Amino acid sequence: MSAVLPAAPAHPFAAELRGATLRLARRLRLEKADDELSDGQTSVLAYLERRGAQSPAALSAFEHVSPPSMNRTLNALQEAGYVDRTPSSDDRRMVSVSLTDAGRAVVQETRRRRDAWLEQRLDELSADERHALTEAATIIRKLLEA
Amino acid sequence: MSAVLPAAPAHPFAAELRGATLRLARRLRLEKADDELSDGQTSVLAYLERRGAQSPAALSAFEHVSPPSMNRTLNALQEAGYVDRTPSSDDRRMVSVSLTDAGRAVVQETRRRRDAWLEQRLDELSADERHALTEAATIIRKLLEA
DNA sequence: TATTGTTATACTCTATAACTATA
DNA sequence: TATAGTTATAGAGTATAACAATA
Repeated sequence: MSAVLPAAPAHPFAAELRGATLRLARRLRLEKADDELSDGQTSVLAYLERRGAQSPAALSAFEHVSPPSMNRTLNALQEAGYVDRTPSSDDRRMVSVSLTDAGRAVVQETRRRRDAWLEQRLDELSADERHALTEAATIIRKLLEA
Repeated sequence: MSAVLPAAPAHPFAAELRGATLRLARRLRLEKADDELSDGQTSVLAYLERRGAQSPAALSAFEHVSPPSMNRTLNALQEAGYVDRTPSSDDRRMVSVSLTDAGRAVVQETRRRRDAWLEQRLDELSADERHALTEAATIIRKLLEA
């Protein structure tokens, strides 16, 4: 009885969740510490802060971007003083990209601004509504890991 | 006692909500009906479907993009057969941008794919968790309107 | 003269293909 | 010969400035 592509949506509210998520994300992305940074550059810095030093190949895979495009992004970030490139001593073909102190600072400031914007909106909600969003954040994280 | 910029976050879970939202949105944006369409083009089509015909100026404002950039986006969408441009008969400087049937179809197919992806993830959750996300979607919409 | 939209031009971001260095 | 990274080159997307048409 199961179908790979059901004719009717199993969870009609998925459309509501999709719309709300895309619009909130769109609004959040407007808040950043350095307006000169592109979305791609901002995202790479955030990923490095979250996961630690990475190879250019790992970054291009995560960002769904070609290796040459990531290379250009890394050139810009290095030029701006936000990342360092360190060749591996084991295998000299490999490079490790890591955040500088300035890079870490810009990531943290961007997060601070986004959170500040969000907290102002949360202030206008009831305690129950805030509680519901807290739970939702946890569930969404679980959903993404599945 | 109130401060415009509080020293400590009033709602520490804002960071969780921010992270979950940005990552879910990132994943959702990968699903689209026409891989040739850029994110900006996809977003313009969705906006036209949601709000009806709009002027180029209104679209560039909503997309936070310059009028010439929007003009180029509209050229591409018109070339692809997804939008029409109709001059106003009242004020001949003004243009109305509207979806063609093909444009409407590609918006709906993109939404269908995103919802299908999301519904598969929702299937792996409990009924309580799905209920929590339903409520969250409503609250987020309210939050964005504030 | 002001406004709406478009064209001119230049710069950034992206991609594919080719190249370098190392293994 | 294969792999990680980079460079070469070209195609979109974006911006500011200038222009055209209309009011």
